Amino acid sequence: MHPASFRPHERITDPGVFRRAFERKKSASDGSLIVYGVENGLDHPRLGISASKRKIRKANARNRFKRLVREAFRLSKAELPPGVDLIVVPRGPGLTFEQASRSLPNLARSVGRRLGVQAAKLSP
RNA sequence: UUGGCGAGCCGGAUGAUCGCCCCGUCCCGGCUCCGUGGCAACAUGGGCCGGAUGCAUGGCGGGGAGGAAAGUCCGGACUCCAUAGGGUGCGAUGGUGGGUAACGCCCACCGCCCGGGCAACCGGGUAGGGACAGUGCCACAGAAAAUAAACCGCCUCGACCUUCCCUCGGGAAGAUCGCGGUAAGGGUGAAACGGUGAGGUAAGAGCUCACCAGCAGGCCGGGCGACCGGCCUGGCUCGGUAAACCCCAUCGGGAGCAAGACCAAAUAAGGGGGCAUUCUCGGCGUCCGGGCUUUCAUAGGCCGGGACGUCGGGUACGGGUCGACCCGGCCCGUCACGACUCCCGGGUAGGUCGCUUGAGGCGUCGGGCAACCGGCGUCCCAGAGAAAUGAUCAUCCGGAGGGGUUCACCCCCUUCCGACAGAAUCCGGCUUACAGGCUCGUCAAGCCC
RNA sequence: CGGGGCGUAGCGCAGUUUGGCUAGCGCGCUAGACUGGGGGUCUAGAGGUCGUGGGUUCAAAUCCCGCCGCCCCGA
Repeated sequence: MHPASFRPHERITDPGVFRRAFERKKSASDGSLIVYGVENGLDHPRLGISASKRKIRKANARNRFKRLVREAFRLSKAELPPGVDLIVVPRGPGLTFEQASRSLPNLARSVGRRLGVQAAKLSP
């Protein structure tokens, strides 16, 4: 198994999980992303993306946002806190891959600290 | 060669490293069998038995966005519901012929308008049926805005006054008023009831005539047709607006893949309100009382009557349905925990199918001015879920700028840019967005022969 | 997938039905007067591509078509 993959079990599709994450009210953000977090009781992080039509109007731009966030997630998985569900919300359109890959791990670790989860140990 | 316009087409390429979605395959058949998720349907992995055995968060193989996938503006396919027809209404369309499954789309042609040209003609545009079926509207200005009328003006006649002339009877000119005639002239306006010339007249007028413009009717010729060309006749003449109401012709049943089918689960007879019930016929049963007959009397028999129950029919009424209304048809109900209906409340978005082979793509030949059609060959090409086709790098390609030498091209280096935009049942169109490039036609300018 | 509505001055609206009259009303804004000053009142004034592009008409905010933006409803 390649570490930098993105399998279905790492994806959040259940609306209930989204609702729990928003109600937990633990988030971190910067100029391009907002990340909500909630404990999931698993040994790996999971990713959910909520890109609303209000934030990003064009359908293809929404697709692009989600692709870039997924790409950043799988490439930086080793740096992310385990056992946390991450919900990513856009600030607006026009995200670049560079921004996403820089912001996501930082924000995820920040959310992890707020939840009291130990940061991921560097790969054994 | 460059630029403009029109039509058609393409809409980055190759490779490397990570990564995503779907399908097939890694055995086949059977089984109240088992694990995982789920209440279950189901999904996924395994077990056992019989016929030749590694790893399944995997291996191998195949496929994976668009010309607009978009807006959802038309037309169909498909599915369910309805179907008995007629009238009215509603909506859409509107030159002719063709194409098509169909269209409000496309093609060709006709008429009209605009531009160019002496003209023939060329280019562009065009929601283009009917204004003698009817109704309405046409502000301001103007006398008048639509069967015409008559403000100023012009003219005849009459009354009265003034001046002049005079052979004293009158005559001429002018002013005012009145009965009439007239539409030549007048300014306005988007638009003014034909134009020019001659005759004619008190003044005028298509009042008459000639030519021109227009309209109507008839005939001839051409065209499938819209229509075009010509001749004759007529009264002389009739505004615009139907993207105002309207009339005519043609078309249209309703919903939409959350259609719909099967399975699983859940909710079930929840609460409140609305609403109307006629008359009659026949059969059967029970009861009541009457008449006749028999008898001493009852019982019995016959006759017709009433009440109730039940079954069936007619009629009326009420409700539903047939798209909106009417006629008409069909269904249900007739004294009731019923039919129908309204409001509130409650439960459901789980699985499998529908689901992608189609008015299909490509090539080629033939028909047609074209849209398009036909024959033959060949190919199978996303189908999942709030939803997959991406990221990074390199090289190339195209465009723009700067530099290396420069009059310039070529060559080299470097920087930036490569749009609009994401399938959700599927097709045909329309509309809108779009960096750049290619091909053809046409026009203009420059250069060469 | 299907249906409905709105867009007019900085803000909130009328006018659109039946085309022409002047595109109007309130709040706000500017200037002046009253007051010692503020507030308030009065007077005067400015401010409009009528969402946008076409078309019909002599004439369009109004009629017709295309497009843009916003809001709402049903399955």
